[in-house]
Amino acid sequence: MKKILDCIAEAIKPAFTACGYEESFARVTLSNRPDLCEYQCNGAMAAAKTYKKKPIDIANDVVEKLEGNPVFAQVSAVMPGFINIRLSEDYVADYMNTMVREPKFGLEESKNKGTIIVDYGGANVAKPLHVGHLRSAIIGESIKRLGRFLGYNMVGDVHLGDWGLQMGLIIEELRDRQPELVYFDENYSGEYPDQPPFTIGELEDIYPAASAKSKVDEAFKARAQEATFRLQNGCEAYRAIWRHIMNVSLADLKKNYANLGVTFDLWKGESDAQPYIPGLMEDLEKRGLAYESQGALVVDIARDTDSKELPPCIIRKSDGAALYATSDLGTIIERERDFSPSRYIYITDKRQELHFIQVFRVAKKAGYVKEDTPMIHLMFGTMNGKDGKPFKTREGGVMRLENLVEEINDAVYDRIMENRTVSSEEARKTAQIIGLAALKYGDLSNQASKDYIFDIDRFTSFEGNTGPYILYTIVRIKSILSKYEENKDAFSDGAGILGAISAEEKNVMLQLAKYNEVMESSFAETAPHKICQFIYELSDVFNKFYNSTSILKEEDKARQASYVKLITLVKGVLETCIGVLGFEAPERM
RNA sequence: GAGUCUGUAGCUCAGCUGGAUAGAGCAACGGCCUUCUAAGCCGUGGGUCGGGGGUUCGAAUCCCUUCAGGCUCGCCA
Repeated sequence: MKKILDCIAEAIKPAFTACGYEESFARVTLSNRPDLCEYQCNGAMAAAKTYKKKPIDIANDVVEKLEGNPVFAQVSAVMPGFINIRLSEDYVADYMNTMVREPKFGLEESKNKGTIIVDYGGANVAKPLHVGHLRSAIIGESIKRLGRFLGYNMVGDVHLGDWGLQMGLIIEELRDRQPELVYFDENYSGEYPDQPPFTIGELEDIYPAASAKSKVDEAFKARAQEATFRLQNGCEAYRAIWRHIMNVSLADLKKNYANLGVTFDLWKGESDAQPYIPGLMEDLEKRGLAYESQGALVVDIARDTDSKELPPCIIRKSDGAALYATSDLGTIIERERDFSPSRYIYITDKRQELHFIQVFRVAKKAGYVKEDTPMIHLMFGTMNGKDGKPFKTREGGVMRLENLVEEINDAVYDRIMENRTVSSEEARKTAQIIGLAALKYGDLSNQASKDYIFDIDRFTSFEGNTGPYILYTIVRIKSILSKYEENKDAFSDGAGILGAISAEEKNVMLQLAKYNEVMESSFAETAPHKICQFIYELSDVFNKFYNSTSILKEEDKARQASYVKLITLVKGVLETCIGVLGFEAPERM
């Protein structure tokens, strides 16, 4: 269905043209003075220049033509030339009833449903997830869900870091710990074992130990680099270890992501790009796009329009090895082959901005990706602690994701137990649901590209603009609805949503009417925080309505049925939105 | 040094494709639960939108300049 702003614009266009003004001036926006009106049109002021007339005269002309129009309750011209608009109660109620009837509450699916690759997560194999991975996972998941809801074929790829030096480090640390393993026997020629020589717990211990060792032990570091090189060049024994690392680590990663409600369609990694790399280098070199510079193979990406000369993209190091950009380009070639996406969205830390500028430009310059295919780098800022510095544990170490989640869940659990008398088992379950909402909403409600302060105390306090506030609103509605259902025999069904009879009720409707616009622009701008803002405002107007109007005590049964339909719509929209954001509401809290 | 992002209430953040009196939440203070979940609602106080210029009918928003901070700047990912 049409957006409410467009509907209003349609309604006033004839008035503009009837007076001889371009209909493009009939643009309507939300009012920024809710005390004066609901919507406004500033077209008269814009048109003043074109027609060399006073804005207020134009506004008066238009307003005159709109008198008696059933869409409006009030239209007035105000100095210097604002056209202030209030919608009629019936018109708004009609809009609500249409929302109720239409699938997805009237959200129109995108017409060109292409495939969109969302590259997020970015976990490294064999390294535990830490808070640094949180933002990519949470933001990416919401973008993927939102796009899918809008009708795109969204393909989420975790794009694992599974091919770098950390593999060599693990192999060498494993050799030091268990030199007797067959993988390290140069003369061994049989099959390698199916069972991994380590558990996930051991693996998580091996990597940090190896990493620390490599910083103080030059010989060890050299061995790790050698092992990495041999792995990448097909050493069977090391490939066998690599597969074990992958299997053990992947199972753990999947579990951890699942706990966050994050799922991927593809579990590809840098290793999957390797087969494309030799051909990629050859192609770029043969076509003269890449050339040797200081021993490395590079592609120029600078453009005249740049405000600063950008360094070329390095495709091959002087020692012959491929690197990050190469592997991302290889991945692009594979994605083009498998999906020919209509759009790419990468979600990473903003420190990688230059890297993606380089990769995108090479991909376009070489024609691997069509010139008009959008390649978006949605970059996010650093998650800082209360001191404004990158988030750490109280002890100053890196906070593991699962510990963070646990900490939040515990805080929520305490909160539930102090307030309500539910079984501790139910409280545990509910705490998980609420905790996840607190965590995700806390992140998503901020503009992604900015750094943000991650304050556990604030997130677990659950007042004001927080995930739990949204959930609480939904739970309140559920509670009313279930009580209404219990006594349904006594109530009439009514016709539909009636025109509002209070300001609180109308405000709920007007807020609901923004829904399709918000969803669309949120995706177009890859800005989930707009959805957060929308549902916060919706919850806010609902709670005001809730406080002003007793629904179950309403004696006019048609009116009551209308209320019930309205709050059912509120619940539906809220649940849809939080579903897109990646969390859900409990039955009680 | 160059590029880039950020600077809005004590704190955390919206608003930025120009519109009327700059909004929330937290914190502070004062009200509202025998009545649909008080994780809520109502009210009070709190801001020269970092500073300075400019563009115009009109600027937190656009341009210039300046200050402060973050990040990046060819062989890490």
